Amino acid sequence: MSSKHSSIGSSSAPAPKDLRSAPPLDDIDRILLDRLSRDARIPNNALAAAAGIAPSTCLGRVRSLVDRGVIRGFHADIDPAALGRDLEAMIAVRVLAGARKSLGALSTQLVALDEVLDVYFIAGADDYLIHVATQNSGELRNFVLEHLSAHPAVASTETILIFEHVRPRGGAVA
Amino acid sequence: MSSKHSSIGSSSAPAPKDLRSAPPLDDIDRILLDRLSRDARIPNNALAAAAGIAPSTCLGRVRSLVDRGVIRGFHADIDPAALGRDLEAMIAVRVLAGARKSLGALSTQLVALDEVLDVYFIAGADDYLIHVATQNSGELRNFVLEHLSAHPAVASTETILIFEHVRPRGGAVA
DNA sequence: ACTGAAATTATGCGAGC
DNA sequence: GCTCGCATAATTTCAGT
Repeated sequence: MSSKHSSIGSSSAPAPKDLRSAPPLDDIDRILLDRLSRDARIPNNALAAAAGIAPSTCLGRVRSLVDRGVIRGFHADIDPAALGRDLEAMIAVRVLAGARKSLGALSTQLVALDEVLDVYFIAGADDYLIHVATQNSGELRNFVLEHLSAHPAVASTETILIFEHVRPRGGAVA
Repeated sequence: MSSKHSSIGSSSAPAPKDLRSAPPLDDIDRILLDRLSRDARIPNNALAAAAGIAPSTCLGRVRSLVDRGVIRGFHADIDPAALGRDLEAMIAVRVLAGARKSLGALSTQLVALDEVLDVYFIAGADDYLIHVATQNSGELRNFVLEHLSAHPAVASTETILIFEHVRPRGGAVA
């Protein structure tokens, strides 16, 4: 994944920005990333102090990291349960061998749906893992039927309930 | 997941805060959550304007959402590839039937590791799905051997490579 | 990369609806 | 009980050094 993929997910991506011309990350960058992955709203002052640099320098570094695509964005982590989406599931999707070309279109549709939290394009017997959060089992069933089973490219689906889901650092890497 | 689980993931969780005493979310709250899930660093002014309320009111609302646990945190979304973690994988883990009690301990260990992006505790033949990002296949192999296969509670693992991963709104829900 | 000043933004309080 | 507007404090930003 060094040379970034480009097929899926064109919804809100601000343009991958090409990591090719990126200077390697130094220790200070790593501190900034670590702090920001834990708390994206830390004041620039405090962030600079934590990294041992001046606030203005810190600001420039963070801007650079965003411009280079190292930081892909800042997001609030919202509890799906608070929105009534109590039921999370992972749906393994198998695509028809002859329909692999319309595969990008399917994932583009999926990522636009509110229920969809993650789309994993994987190796193995299945082609996709779709991580979804729905209000109840009825909505989950509808999701599978309407958006997956009904799709001409989908050969089969297997729905696996998620009892619990932990995302250590909001999905970011330290 | 209305009454929240509590077994896994005690790393950086700031205390679940109990969603029970939560007033239902109104339309304004939903606008705030939608905006913040897309851009956690939007200035309070702009956020207030988007929601059609005064800045101070907006501030109070956001604080309330955080206090109630609706917003679990604010995180920078960092590209694993930029940190040299080019290789993502999903590892399906089966736990020994007799070792289900030490199951929480395993996941607690896992979420503390830098390579681990998500831990899904699932229904079905497998017990866990572990989403990891590593630098290369050697590191991935080491991860599986050292942290999973070597664990006394682990019965079997199956490693599935991820070709591409899309997280529409940083994992948050609109 | 740091220091300083100027502009922008965040916060808390009292009043009003 | 929730909202607003203003005064104050903090932060971001951009110059020069």
